[in-house]
Amino acid sequence: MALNTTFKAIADPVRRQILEELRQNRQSAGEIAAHFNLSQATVSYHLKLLRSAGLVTVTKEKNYLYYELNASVFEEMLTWLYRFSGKQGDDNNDEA
Amino acid sequence: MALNTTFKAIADPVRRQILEELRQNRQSAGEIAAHFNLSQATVSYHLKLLRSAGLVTVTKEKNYLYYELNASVFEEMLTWLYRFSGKQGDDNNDEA
DNA sequence: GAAGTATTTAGAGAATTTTCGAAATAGTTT
DNA sequence: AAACTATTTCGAAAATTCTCTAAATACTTC
Repeated sequence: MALNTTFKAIADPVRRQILEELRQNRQSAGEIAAHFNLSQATVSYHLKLLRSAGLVTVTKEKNYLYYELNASVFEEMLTWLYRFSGKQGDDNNDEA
Repeated sequence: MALNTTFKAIADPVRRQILEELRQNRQSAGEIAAHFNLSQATVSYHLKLLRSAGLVTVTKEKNYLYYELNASVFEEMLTWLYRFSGKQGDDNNDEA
């Protein structure tokens, strides 16, 4: 359920690029949008998906919305993937 | 480029379930299809995407095509994700 | 409180993805 | 080689995702 949303969120190249941007430091929606050749509305749409996947969190300051990474959700994906990497990890099969 | 194909491949729940199935043991296309409420053609389509993402390999035997996991490609995804997991991994920024 | 700035939401079109049934391919068995 | 089995490919419909412009929200500053 949650994992599905998360994997879908990360499947889009624009959204992965946004995550890369945020890896450096938190940024406002406008700053993020400035890195792309897309409308502000489109970037906002991508940010919404990242938010609902839990990959980023938002904090309001003045009239800016600052986005930053939320590391813990990445770890869920890592856990899921790790079981396939030949390391013969735990056998939990939930939530494919 | 390759990473994009791989992340897209893993974004679909049917395909993730196929990977789960293959984690137990290799299976023919028909065996895989039997686990789903989908036509053989549809499962074949998903298998093609998994194949072109490099997540599975195929070997022919009699007139069966056996699919099995290819662990190494999972590791590429793990590497990409790991950098976001708070562990402050390497700084390589290629191929978002 | 009016004007301005930052951002999201709404509505709609374009593009991509998923699905199916039918036909094609390829190998096997008799 | 004819009939059978396993699987893929084709063509098209349905569903989902991505994008845009325009309008709405919400906060700040003058």
